[in-house]
Amino acid sequence: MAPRGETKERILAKALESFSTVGYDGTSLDDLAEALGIRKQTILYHFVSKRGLLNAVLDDSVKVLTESLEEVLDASNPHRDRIEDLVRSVFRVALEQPLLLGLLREVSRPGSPAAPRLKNQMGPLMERAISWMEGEMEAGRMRKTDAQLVLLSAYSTVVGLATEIEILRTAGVERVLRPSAQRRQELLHFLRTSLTPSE
Amino acid sequence: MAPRGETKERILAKALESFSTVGYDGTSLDDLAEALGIRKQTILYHFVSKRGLLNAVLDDSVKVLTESLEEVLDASNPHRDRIEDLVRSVFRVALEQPLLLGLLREVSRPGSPAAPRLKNQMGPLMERAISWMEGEMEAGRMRKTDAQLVLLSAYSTVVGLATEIEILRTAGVERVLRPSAQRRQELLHFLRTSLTPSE
DNA sequence: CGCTTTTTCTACCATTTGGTAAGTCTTGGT
DNA sequence: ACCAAGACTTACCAAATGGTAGAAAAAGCG
Repeated sequence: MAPRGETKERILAKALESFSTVGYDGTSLDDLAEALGIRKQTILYHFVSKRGLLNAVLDDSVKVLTESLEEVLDASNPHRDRIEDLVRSVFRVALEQPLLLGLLREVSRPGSPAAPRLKNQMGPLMERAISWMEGEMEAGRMRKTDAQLVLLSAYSTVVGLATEIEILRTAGVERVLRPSAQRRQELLHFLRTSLTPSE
Repeated sequence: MAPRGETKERILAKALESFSTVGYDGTSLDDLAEALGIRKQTILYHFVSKRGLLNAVLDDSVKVLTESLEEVLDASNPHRDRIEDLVRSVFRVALEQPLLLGLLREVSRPGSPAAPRLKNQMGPLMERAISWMEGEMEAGRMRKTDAQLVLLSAYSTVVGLATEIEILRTAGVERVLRPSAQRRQELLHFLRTSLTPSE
């Protein structure tokens, strides 16, 4: 019927939507299929099991996030404000694909079946970010603190803000764009004041 | 058998634990009952339905949190650092009962069945905090920004940090106590720098 | 003790769930 | 035209799920 891997993509998209809102356990394959105008077995054909579907969705999301971040970390122009770039990049993802961070939030919960997989996936990226920060600290361009701590803190803040955006959006609450800009400013301010060495 | 409402308390405790780790949908009444050495119908006797159980657990948790916070907001000694008191208080709750904030995180997800209830429960507290902040802004003791925004931001940061603590703890990761102190400092720093008017 | 009320249990049930088996239909290559 | 591989479906199933009905203890009380 569908010549290309079109249905597979559609399933992934809807699954992301469902997982990040009603959660993994709250998502039934039947409902998912019905929402797609498809039979449940089609889903199980493309992804072996429900768990397999979750893994696929997760891999996809992590890939998008990683690419978006690596682009910034890679950037060879050494003089730009890397922190601002990072924040801007993450917020762009959060605004364009809030569901993605919603999935992270869902999956990073203690007791989540996919938590270890997420850890493996994000591991390299985290390590790289940490070693970069440590390098900056050594060079005196960043205040010396526990890099991992700062990273985790920033991460949770961003995800928290992003999911809040989504919550507000689903709740039909008014403006979303302007506040998010403000939040970016706040987060930036936060990171700068807690990272810049000159006190 | 149990003369007082002892079993009811036990059910509530285990339910909180289960809801905040494996989630609402991930919790089955049978498993819950088995973990308590009890039959499922006993649970349904005390709380009419699974949803009723969730509501009860939620009400309990919100009550604890509210009391802990109101104590600070009420504090009549006007010269203490209120922000530090707040942060300290919240972190105490997060450390002593991390499951409680885990529940908040679970329940405040978009699409959660208990989200509206949570909103109603927390509403008054939020409004009070906001009006307090606005008062401080008027008096020039706090930089003028969107109070609601700051509150939501701080809230998500705290819950994020708290759930991270729990994640680390379940992952068996080393030290927890010392880092949490550092985090409290960081959060404090964050709030101060983004709230104090003197720039 | 006897009676009532509260608490807990056994026995079922309808529905939903993820998953298996095996078929049908479509498409592309030769 | 034929056939093999891919894509999607119908038919089913065993287990788990939240919930109902009613019996059986247990506790409180005169």
